[in-house]
Amino acid sequence: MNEPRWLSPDEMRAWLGYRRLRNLLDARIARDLTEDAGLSEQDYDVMSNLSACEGRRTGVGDLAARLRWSHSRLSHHLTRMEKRGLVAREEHPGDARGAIAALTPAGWAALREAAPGHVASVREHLMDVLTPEQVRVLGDVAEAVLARLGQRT
Amino acid sequence: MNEPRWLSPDEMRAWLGYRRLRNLLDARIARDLTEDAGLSEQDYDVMSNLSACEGRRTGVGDLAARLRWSHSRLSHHLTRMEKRGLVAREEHPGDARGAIAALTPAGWAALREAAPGHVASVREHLMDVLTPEQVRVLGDVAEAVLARLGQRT
DNA sequence: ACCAGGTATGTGACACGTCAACTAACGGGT
DNA sequence: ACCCGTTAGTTGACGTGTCACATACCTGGT
Repeated sequence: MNEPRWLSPDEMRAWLGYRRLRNLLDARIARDLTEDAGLSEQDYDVMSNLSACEGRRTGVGDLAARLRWSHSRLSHHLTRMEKRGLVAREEHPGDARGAIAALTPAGWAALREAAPGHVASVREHLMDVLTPEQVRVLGDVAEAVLARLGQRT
Repeated sequence: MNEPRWLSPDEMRAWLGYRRLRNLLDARIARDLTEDAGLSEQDYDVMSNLSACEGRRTGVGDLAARLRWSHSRLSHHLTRMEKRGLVAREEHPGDARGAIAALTPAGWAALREAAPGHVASVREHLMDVLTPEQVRVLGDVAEAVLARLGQRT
C-alpha cells in the first residue's frame, strides 16, 4: 500500500457527517429516553426484543443473536438490569448450561410506558427531518453495509 | 400524548438499520484501526484535528468544540493519551485557566502511519459498498439531522 | 481593592463494552 | 463408563463516556 486512495469531498462529508450524527443524535435520543423513562437505549433494545418473544422470555444466546450483541455484553447488561428488577434470569429446563432471560412485570410496564415517548423522540430528531426518499436510502445504506459485513438483514 | 404515531415499515427499517450499522460498522473499523495502528477512533479523531491546527496544538476548549465533545470527555481522553505519549498538555500563555493540547512528535508519527490503513478501512467497509448517490444522500441526511439538533455543519 | 458571577478545566463515581480467561455441562466416540 | 472437544454463559480487568461537582482563574461593577 503506497499511495492510498484518499476520500473524495463527498465521501469525507458523508463519513464525518456519519460520525457526528452518531455522537449527537444518539446522545440526544438516549437523553430523552433516560429523562422520561429512566431507561437507556440498551435497556430498551433488550426489553423490546424480549417483549416480542413467546412468554416474553427467551434463551440468553438467542437474545444475543437477535440483538447482534456479544454474549459478554449481554451478560453484563442483564446483570445490571436484573438488579433494577427489569428482567429476571431463569434456569433452562432440559439444558442446565442454558439460561433464560425473562421480562418481569415491572420491565414490561416500563417498556410500555417508555415506548410512545421513545418513538416520538426518534420521529422528532430523525424521521421528521428527512424526506421519505432519504429514509428509504438510509435503510438501503444500512442494508448494503451490513450485507457486506456478513450479517443478516 | 394518547396514540403515538408509530414508525412506518420504511422508517422502522431505517431506524433499526441505523442502530445495527452503528454497532457493527464502528466495531469493525475500530478493530482494524486498533490492530494495525494501536489507536482507537477517538485517538484518531483527536490527533487528526490537532494536526490541522497551527503548530499542531490548540486550546482544549477549542478542540472540544471542533470535535463536538464534552469538555469532560476530552479531558479524560487527553489524560489517557498523555500517558501514552501521543499528546502533551501545555500552559496557555496569557490565560492561566486555559490549557493547550499539543500533538507530540510520536503522536504525529503515529497519525501519519495510521492514516492510509484507516482510510482503506473506511473505503472497504463503507464507501466501496455504496453508490455515489447513496454517499451523497448519507451526507445530506447527516447534515439535515445535525442542523435540526442546532449544530454547525 | 474587592467580590460576584462567569469561564476553562479537572476529577470521581458510575454505566457501558471488549477481550480473554474461566466454569459448567452436553454429547459422541472408544 | 470415561474422555474430549464443543457449547452456554459468567467474570475481571480495563478503556471509554456521562453527570455532577470541584477548582482555579478572569473580569467588570462598586
